[in-house]
Amino acid sequence: MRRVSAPTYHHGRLRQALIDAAADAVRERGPEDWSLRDVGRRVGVSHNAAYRHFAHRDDLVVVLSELTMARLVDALHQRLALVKGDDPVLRARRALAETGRGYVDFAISDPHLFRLAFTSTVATEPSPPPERDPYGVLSRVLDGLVEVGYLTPEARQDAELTCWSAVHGFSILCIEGPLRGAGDAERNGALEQVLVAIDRSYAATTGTVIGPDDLRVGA
Amino acid sequence: MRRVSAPTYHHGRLRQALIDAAADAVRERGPEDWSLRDVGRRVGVSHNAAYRHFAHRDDLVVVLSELTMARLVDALHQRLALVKGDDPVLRARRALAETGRGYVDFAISDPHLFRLAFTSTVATEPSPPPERDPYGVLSRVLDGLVEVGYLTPEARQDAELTCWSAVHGFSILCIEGPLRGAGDAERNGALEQVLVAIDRSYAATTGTVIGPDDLRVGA
DNA sequence: TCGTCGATGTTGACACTGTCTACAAAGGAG
DNA sequence: CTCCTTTGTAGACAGTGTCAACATCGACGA
Repeated sequence: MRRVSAPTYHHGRLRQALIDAAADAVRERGPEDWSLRDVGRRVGVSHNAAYRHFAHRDDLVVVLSELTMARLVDALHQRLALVKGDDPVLRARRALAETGRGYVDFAISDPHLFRLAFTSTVATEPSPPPERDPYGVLSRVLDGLVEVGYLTPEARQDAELTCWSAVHGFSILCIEGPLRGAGDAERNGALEQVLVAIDRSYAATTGTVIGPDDLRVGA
Repeated sequence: MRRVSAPTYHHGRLRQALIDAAADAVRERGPEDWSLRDVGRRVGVSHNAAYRHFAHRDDLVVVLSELTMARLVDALHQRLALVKGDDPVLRARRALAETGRGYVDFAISDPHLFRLAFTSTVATEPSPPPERDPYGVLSRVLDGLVEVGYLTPEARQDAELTCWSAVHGFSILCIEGPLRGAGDAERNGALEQVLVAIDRSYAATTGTVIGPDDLRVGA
């Protein structure tokens, strides 16, 4: 039996501890205003210890960024699992709306790490595998809309860009824009409006008639 | 007659010179990776000289941010002045689209300052007067759409949020997202798709039929 | 005309940062 | 037990924002 937290010379799990502490630091102090040395202090280790696990501070930023993206993808999948409905078209449309809700909720619940992940100047050059990329999740949801015939193949073209722009932009609005101090009710109301606008925009290409509660998660 | 650039002890226009140099620094090195001391060096003045004009580094950031916003507002107004067309409805719709184009163009042409202006943690608490606020420009364009009957008062509600989300999100996409390396053609194509989606979304509430070139700036 | 005084710019210092190099301790392979 | 790789430490360096003390200038009242 090993004592995990025994203060031995060799920490044992330092890399993970540093990542966790860095995440805490970012959450507390924002995506820019934290230091590697302070992260070391939090873990109870000397400055420079981090350099055995990360060649540069930015490498730790990249790790945090990728981890955050992965968490976002997980959150989206969990949300998508909740979508119900007998009508496949309705279900596909709800999936798109729910993706948007999950995205914004994540951004609001962890704003500093969200910003870190999307702002990191050291943009991860090779775009991540679709499994780790929120963009990929959106792509498949949109493919689903094509399969059920709600989205024409022409409208499918660049649809990621449109949807992602709207939802990511809305998230920014909530984090650092005019909706910063807004309450949940106001914010959710506005979000539903955005989601309806997206849905309606595609509905217009197929002549679908939209009911008031179509986009709720379903029953 | 005074020699403007004579290296006297008192600079005379140091405040403005610092602002200009800081803008250059941000453009060269990004919104985070520049220093007050370097700005002093660029102007040929000691470190600390800046402290006679800005109490903190962040104060200079705020000034840069406000200046950038003002330039953005100017750019939008210039774009709006180009919108033509006899049909007032068409003109109002084109105004909305042109606002989006102007916004994205500005973001792409000055990405680092654009990001600085929207990312500054030191968010200017009192929201700026409508004259200095891109948000205000958008508001009036949307009011115009209501006046000509294209936008119902209900749809007008929160319409800023929807439009701004889409266009700002798209700008981010172009600056640091998947559209980062895209050429003008690809980017503009995608942008037009976003603009059409916005327009179509509101058109859907009034049953307007949309032609292929409706949103061009007009003739 | 001269002296004074506030505004503006300089110098030096402090604590803090990321990062480099040299050193030390731990733990596994032989 | 010995040796070597891995992991953590100590110290140093340049660079940063900021503060306090000092220097210089320009304007204004005597």
